[in-house]
Amino acid sequence: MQNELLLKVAKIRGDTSVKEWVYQSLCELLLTGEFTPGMSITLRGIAEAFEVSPMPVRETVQRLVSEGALELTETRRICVAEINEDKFDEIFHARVSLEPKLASSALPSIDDKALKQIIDVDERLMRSIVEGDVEEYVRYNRQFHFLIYHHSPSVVLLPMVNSLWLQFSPFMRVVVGRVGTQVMMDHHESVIESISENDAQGLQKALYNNIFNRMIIVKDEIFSHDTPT
Amino acid sequence: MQNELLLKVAKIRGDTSVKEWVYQSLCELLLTGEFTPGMSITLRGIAEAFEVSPMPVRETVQRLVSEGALELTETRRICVAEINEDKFDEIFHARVSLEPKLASSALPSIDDKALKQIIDVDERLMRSIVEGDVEEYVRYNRQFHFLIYHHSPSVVLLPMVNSLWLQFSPFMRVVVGRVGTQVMMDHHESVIESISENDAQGLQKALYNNIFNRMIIVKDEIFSHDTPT
DNA sequence: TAATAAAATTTGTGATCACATTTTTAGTTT
DNA sequence: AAACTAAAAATGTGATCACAAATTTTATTA
Repeated sequence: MQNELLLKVAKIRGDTSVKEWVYQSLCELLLTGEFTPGMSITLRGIAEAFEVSPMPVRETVQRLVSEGALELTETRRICVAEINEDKFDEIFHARVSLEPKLASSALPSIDDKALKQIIDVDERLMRSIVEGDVEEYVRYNRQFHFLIYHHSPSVVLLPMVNSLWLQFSPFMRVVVGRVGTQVMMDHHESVIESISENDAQGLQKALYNNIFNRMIIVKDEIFSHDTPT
Repeated sequence: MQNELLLKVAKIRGDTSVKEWVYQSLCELLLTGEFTPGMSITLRGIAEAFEVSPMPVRETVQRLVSEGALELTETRRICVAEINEDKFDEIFHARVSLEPKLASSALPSIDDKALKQIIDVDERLMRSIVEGDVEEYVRYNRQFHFLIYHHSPSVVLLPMVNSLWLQFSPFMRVVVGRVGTQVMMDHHESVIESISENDAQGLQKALYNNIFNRMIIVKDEIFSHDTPT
C-alpha cells in the first residue's frame, strides 16, 4: 500500500483537520473504485500510507463502517463492502426512492452556470463511453449526479445518498470494467431538459428512469448471468 | 451527567466490546429521548458516566455523527441533532420511502410467535396512549416498528431506517410530551392484518399510511403553529 | 516433503498523554 | 450591577503505548 495511495488523493488543505482529510481521501478511493469490494485494509496501513497517526484513521474508519462503505469481518478485520444481489436490490430501491427527491430539492439552486457545468460533464461522460475509458466514466457519472445533488440544502437525504454511493461505487467500478462502457450508455437529455425548464416533477421522473435503467442493466449483466463477483 | 446515565442503560455483556456497548447505550438514550435535541455532550463526560476511557466513546461518537444522530457545532463541540421543518420533511420522505419496503422484506420471517409479540406490543402501545404515559408510548411505538423490521435480512435499508430513528427520536419524545399521547392515536389494525394474511402489498400500504398520518400530525402540531422547538 | 506446532508479527482495541482551541470562572474596572 | 479582562478549566484532536486476539512465519516432527 505504502505511499502509492498518497499519490491518488488530494493534498491536505490548511484548515482541514487530519481526520476530515483522511475521510475525504478514503471516500475518494472508494468512489473511484481504487478500493475494490472485499479488499482488506488496516488502520496502521492507512495511517502509514497517509503519514498520519492511527487515531484519525480509526475515527474515520468508524464513520465509513457506519455508512456501510467498509465492513468488519468476523475476526474484526476491516474490508471494503461487497455487493450481492440482495444488497444490490436494496441499494436499487433506496436510490430510486431518494435521489429523484433529492434532485428536485436541488433544482431551485441550479443556475445557468451550474447547468452549463452539468451539460459539460454530461458531454465528457458521453465521450468516456465512446472512448471506452472506464475511469473517466466512473468519474463523470458520479460528477453528473452530484453536481445536481450538491445544490440541494438537504441534510438528511444527501448524506444517505452519499453513503449509498460509497457502498456501491467500488462494485460499480468493477462492473463497468467488466461489461464495458458501451452497455452503460446513459441518456441524460431529459434530465438536463427538466433542469433547464425548472420542471421539478419532470426532473424526478427523468432521474428515476435514468437510475432505474442503469441499475437494471447492471442487475441483468451481473446477477442474471450468475457471474461471480 | 455523572453515573445517572449508567442507571438508564443495560449492563455490558461478556463478549460485547466496550465500543459496541457504548454505542448501543448511546442509541438507547437517543431513542428513548433521554438525550434531547440540542443537548450538549462531551467525550469525557460520556466516558466518565460509563466508566470507560474516551477511546471507545470517540469512535462511537464518530459513528453517531455519521448517522446524523449527533452533530458537531461550529466550535467542534458535540450536541444532539435538532430537527427543523425542512429536516422533518426530509425524514418524512425517507421514512415513507424506505420503511414500507423494509417491512415487506421482513414479512416472510414473521411467524406466529412474532406476530403475537407484535400484537402484544400494539396493545401496550394503545394502553400507553390511554394512560397518557409518554415514555411508554415512545418505547412501544418504536418496538412495534422494529419488531417488524428486525425480521428483515436487510443490510442496507435497515441501517438507514435505524439512522433515521436515531435522528428524530429525541425530537419525537419532546413532541409527544408536548402534544400528549392522545393526539398520537395509532391505528395498527391494518398493519397487523396484513402481516397475519402474509400480504406484502397490503403491509406496505398500511405502514405507509400509518407513518404518513403520524408524521402529518406532528408536522401540523409542531410546525404549522410556529411553535418553537 | 507434508503436516504440525511454536514463535513472531500484525491487527484492532482500550488507555493515556499532550496540545490547541473554546468555554467558564474569578477578579477588576466602570 | 454590568462590562471587561485574565486565568483556569474543559474540550476535541492527534500521538503514543500496551494488551489480547488473529495471522503469518519459522522450526520441528512424521
